[in-house]
Order: sequence, then structure tokens, then C-alpha cells
Amino acid sequence: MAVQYWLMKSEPDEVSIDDLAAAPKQTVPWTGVRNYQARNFMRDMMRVGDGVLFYHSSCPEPGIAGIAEVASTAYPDETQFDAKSKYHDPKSTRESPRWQHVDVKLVRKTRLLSLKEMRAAPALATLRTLQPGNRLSITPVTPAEWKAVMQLLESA
DNA sequence: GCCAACGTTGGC
DNA sequence: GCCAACGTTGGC
Repeated sequence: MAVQYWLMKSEPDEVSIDDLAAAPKQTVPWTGVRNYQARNFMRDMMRVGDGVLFYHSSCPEPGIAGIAEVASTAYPDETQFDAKSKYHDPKSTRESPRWQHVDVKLVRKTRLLSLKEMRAAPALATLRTLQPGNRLSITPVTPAEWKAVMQLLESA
């Protein structure tokens, strides 16, 4: 089957591209997703080796900061059981965990492809995360969109 | 800090 | 199962 592509948003205050680069094995568990659609993408759709656009959100310069890949299939998110975590979910149980996530591994840090630049690129007009009102933290990326991002990263 | 969009919750 | 209220997201 062909490789699939995703865009995953992270707040740099939580996990930045540099944090990913500094992590053991340059891999982090993508914990804290508390949206069913985003969870379903990870649980049902992602496969090891899928391409990931690592996107910085809620920061001074939003945009794509690097390339990563899916490094595991989905498994239960430990933070949902941690009463001290801000991601604690009292309604979730060990017997039937509500939240799952995959691991994400750095492929390479890139120049910052800013949100502004992304919006200006006709080839990215269809990108799910750029659609008005879209707040999903994980969205699918088409092969054409992925290719367009790679080309933009090589320019400038 | 504002605000629009939108997902979730909970009463009925 | 509807829907209003509420909370969160995320760019500006």
C-alpha cells in the first residue's frame, strides 16, 4: 500500500521540533489528543512509516517546522490515567481506554514553512488544516499536497 | 486578549 | 435524539 501523509499540530511550548530532535531515539509519544476524529486517524488509519508534517501552532510563527514519520501503531495514552495530568480523563478506564496515540519520529528538521507562505501557495489551497474553521490537530495530507510542501521547503 | 468556529456535554 | 450552553482551539 502507498505511503500515507499527515499533518500533526504541536504547540512548541509543549513539544517543539527541537524537543523532538533532542528526544531519545528522536521519538516522542503523541500524547494528549482528546478529539475523537484525531484519535481515530491515529488508531484506525496510521501505519508505521507514514509521513508527517510537523506543524507548530499557537506560537509567534505558526508553520511547518520539520518532517517526521509515524513510528508505532496506536496504543493507550498513559496521561489519561494520571490524575495529576492536565490530560487526565476520569471517564476512561484501564479496561477500555478511551484515548490512544502513536509514536512520532523525526526525519529531519526543515526551515520554517510559515502559515503565511502555505496560504499563499496555490497547490496547498486544498490542505485540510488551512480550511476556514478547521481546528483538528491531526489531518490527512494528499500525496500532491505533500509533494508541494517538499518543493516549497526546497525553495527559498 | 479577542473572537469565530466547532466539538462536547447534559437536561429534557 | 435535540439543542443550548459551555469549553477549547488557534490565528490575529
